[in-house]
Amino acid sequence: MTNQNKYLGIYQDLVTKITHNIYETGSYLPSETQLSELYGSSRETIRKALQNLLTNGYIQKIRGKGSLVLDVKRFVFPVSGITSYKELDESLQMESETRVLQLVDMTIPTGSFAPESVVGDQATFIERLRLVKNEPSVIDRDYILSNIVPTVPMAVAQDSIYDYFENKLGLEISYAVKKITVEPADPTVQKLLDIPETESVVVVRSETYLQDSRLFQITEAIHRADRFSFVEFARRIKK
Amino acid sequence: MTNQNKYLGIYQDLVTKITHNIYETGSYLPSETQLSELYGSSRETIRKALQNLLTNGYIQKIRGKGSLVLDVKRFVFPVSGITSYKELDESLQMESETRVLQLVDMTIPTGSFAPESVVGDQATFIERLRLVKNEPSVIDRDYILSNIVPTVPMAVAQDSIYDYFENKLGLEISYAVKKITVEPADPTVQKLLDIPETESVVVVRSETYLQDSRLFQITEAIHRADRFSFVEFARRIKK
DNA sequence: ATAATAAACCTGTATATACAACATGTCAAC
DNA sequence: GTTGACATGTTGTATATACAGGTTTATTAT
Repeated sequence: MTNQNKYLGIYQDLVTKITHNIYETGSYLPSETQLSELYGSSRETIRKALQNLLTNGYIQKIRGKGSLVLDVKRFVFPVSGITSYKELDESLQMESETRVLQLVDMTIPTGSFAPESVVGDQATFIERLRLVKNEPSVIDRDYILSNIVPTVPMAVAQDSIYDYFENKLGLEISYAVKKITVEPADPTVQKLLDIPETESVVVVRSETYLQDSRLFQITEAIHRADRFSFVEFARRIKK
Repeated sequence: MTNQNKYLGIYQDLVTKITHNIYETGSYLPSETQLSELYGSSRETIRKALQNLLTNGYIQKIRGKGSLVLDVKRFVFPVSGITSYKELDESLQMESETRVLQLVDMTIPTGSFAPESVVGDQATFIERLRLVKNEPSVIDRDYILSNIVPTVPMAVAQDSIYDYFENKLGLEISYAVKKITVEPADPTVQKLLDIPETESVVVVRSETYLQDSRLFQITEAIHRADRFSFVEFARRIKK
C-alpha cells in the first residue's frame, strides 16, 4: 500500500488535498521549504512532486511567489490522458453500463483500424457498447495483442481491462498516441448508437504502449457527436 | 540568441537532432553520463532536458537500457499544445492563407463564447478565416483582453499574434485549457466554410493564460469537420 | 558446454549545497 | 509622502554525491 516513491506519494497527497479543497483554488500551496519540512524530505523531492502537479494542470508556479492552485480540474476529462472507462465512471459517477458485444481471439485483418505493423498478429478483439444514463454513447473496439496478454476473461472485459493488466498481470501501461477525427457513421454504428442517417460520429483511435515501449493495445472509440466533449490542458513550449 | 537556460538549450538541441534524424527513431540516445560530457553539464541537468523530451513524446526512458527515440512526432499536431497558426504553417508547410474578417475594440458581450468572468471587459475582437490550399478550413475568433494587450495592429492579426505578444510585448504565454465539441453549423459559419446545411463543425474553445496566471485570450476555432484532425500524446499517471 | 556469478553500465530516487532572479515588506533618506 | 536601499522569502538553475534497481556482457565455476 505504502508507495515506494516518496515524490509520487507526495504528489498524490497534494492532488487529493487539492481536489478535496484542503488547498483551495486561487490560493498558494505552502512554500517548497515548508512542504519539505511537512513531508520530511528534501526540497528537490518536493520539486519533483510539484513538477507533476504542474504538467497535469493542478498548479501554476510563479517565481518569487509560490505555487498557485488552478481552477482547471473542475473540468471533466472524458477522453484525455490514458484513463480507463472504469476510472472515469468512478470519478464522475456517471451511471454508466457496459455491454460486451464481442470477445474473440483472431488475427488482426488488413483494412482494420490497426496499423500495418501488427496486421497478421494474434489478438483478442473486444467490442463493447457504453451506455450513459441508459443512452448508448460510445462503441469501444480493442485489439489486445496476444503475445503480451494471451487471454482476456469475459469478466474482465465486462469490468476493467486496465485494472486486470496492471494489477493482475503486472503490466506497466505507459503512454498512448490518440487521433481524433469526425467521420460519417456507417449503418452498424448508426444502429448501435441510435443516431439518424447522415449523422457524424467522433472517432478516437489510439495505440497504447507499455513502459518498455512495446505496443499492446489498439483502440477505436466511436462517440455520439452530441455527447462528445474533450478537454485538454496544454502548456506552451518555449522556443 | 544564446539561451539563458542550459537544460532548455540542451532540450532544443536534442529535439532538432531527433527531428533531423541525427538520432534515429528506434535507437537510443547517448547515455545520461555521455550526454553530460557532450554538453559539459551535470547529469541532473541532462535529466531535466530528457524529462522535457519525455513529456513531449520524443523519447521513452527504459530503466537499465536508455532513452529510446520514439516514432511519434511523425504525426502532425493541428490543434495540440499551444501552437499558433503561423508556427503550424511553417512547420507543416501547409500553404495556408489568413483573411482578417474583423478587428475591432469592444466590450465582451454576454452570450458569447467567453466565460462569465470577463463579460463586460474591454477587448480586441479578431475574426479570421484560415484557408488551406485555397479551401476555407477554420474560422478563428479571438478576444484579446485590453488590460494586457491594449491594441492589436492589423498587420499583426494578418501575421502572427503570438510572435507579437511574446517577442514585441514580452508576454510569457504559459498554458491553456481547451475544450473540443461537435456542433451544428449556423448559417454564417456554413457560408464562410462553404459547407452544406445540417453539416456539423468541430469547435475548439480555449482560454489562454500568462505565466502569472492572468487570463489574456479567449478563442473559438471552428473547423470544417472533414478537415479536422487532432493528435494527442498522453502519458498514464500512476495511481 | 552450461550455468551461475560478477562486473560494468544504465536509469531512478533522494539528499545537500550554492547561487540567481523575482516579490514583498521595512525602514531610512529626502 | 515618495523614493530608494535593503532584508527576507519565494521559485529557478546547476552541481555533486550516494545508493537502488534493471540490463548486458564477461568471467568463472561446475
